[in-house]
Amino acid sequence: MESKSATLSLSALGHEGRLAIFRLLVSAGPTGLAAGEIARQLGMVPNSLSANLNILSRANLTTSHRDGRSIIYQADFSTMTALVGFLVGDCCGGAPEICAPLNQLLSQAQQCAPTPSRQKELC
Amino acid sequence: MESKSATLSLSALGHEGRLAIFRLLVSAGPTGLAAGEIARQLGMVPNSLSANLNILSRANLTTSHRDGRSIIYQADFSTMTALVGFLVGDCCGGAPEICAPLNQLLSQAQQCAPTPSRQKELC
DNA sequence: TCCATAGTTCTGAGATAATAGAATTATGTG
DNA sequence: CACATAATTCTATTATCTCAGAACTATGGA
Repeated sequence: MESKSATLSLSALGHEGRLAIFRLLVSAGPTGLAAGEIARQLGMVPNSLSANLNILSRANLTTSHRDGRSIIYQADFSTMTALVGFLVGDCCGGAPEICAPLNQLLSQAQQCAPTPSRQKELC
Repeated sequence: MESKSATLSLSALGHEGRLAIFRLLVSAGPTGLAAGEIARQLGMVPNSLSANLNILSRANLTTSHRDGRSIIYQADFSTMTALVGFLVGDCCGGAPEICAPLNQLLSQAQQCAPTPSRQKELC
């Protein structure tokens, strides 16, 4: 991940409503949630929610697909992981023995990436 | 960390210049860097840099202290860690066996928190 | 086809943030 | 004290974001 896309993701998350949406999707896991369900749980007006989902999506933080009349949104775990990795990159001024576990953790968390076939077995 | 302060930190980092500053400070480690040194390395005008350092500071992402004519800025590793923890909290819809390593990593990275006495030995 | 449901897009007013020039404060040195 | 250096604060212009009302598109069922 480079600076531009990291900035895009971070500023997308730098908004209370969008952060709440993203965290809700993260906790919902790979199954995701319909837009209406998100609106209900967070008490958001449909058009605001839609605009904010669009911003999260342009920042590659969510994916979506239509299911009948609903549109299902999911957190994009691979972007999330890449973002965290970018943020803490070169942590502690090149003392890898301290932050190595972080990198290891991040590489393991990569398995949470929303590849449909792997999601059910892993998550 | 709650939503409000996480949002503050994320929107502070959602700006290309500030993200560059923060990452430079993260890679500089607990020693930190003088404002002028940051300006030189990133090619920023002093007043813009100052404004952005102020925003990072209000978001608890940096600490600073005066050293002669210079002011030394450091990344606040404890906020960074808390922020990452908040972001990936409840990852994968309650399948802790997948994301447990992440939590472990984050708790280990806590040791990078800028407690001056521990910084030298740990980082 | 007609209607209800689910979401999205359009729009404009108000608020907030970014930028850089100029002036100001604080520190150290001759 | 006078001067240079290091950073910050002030200021005004410009650009961007936010929000909700209203209209629009897409899907499924009677």
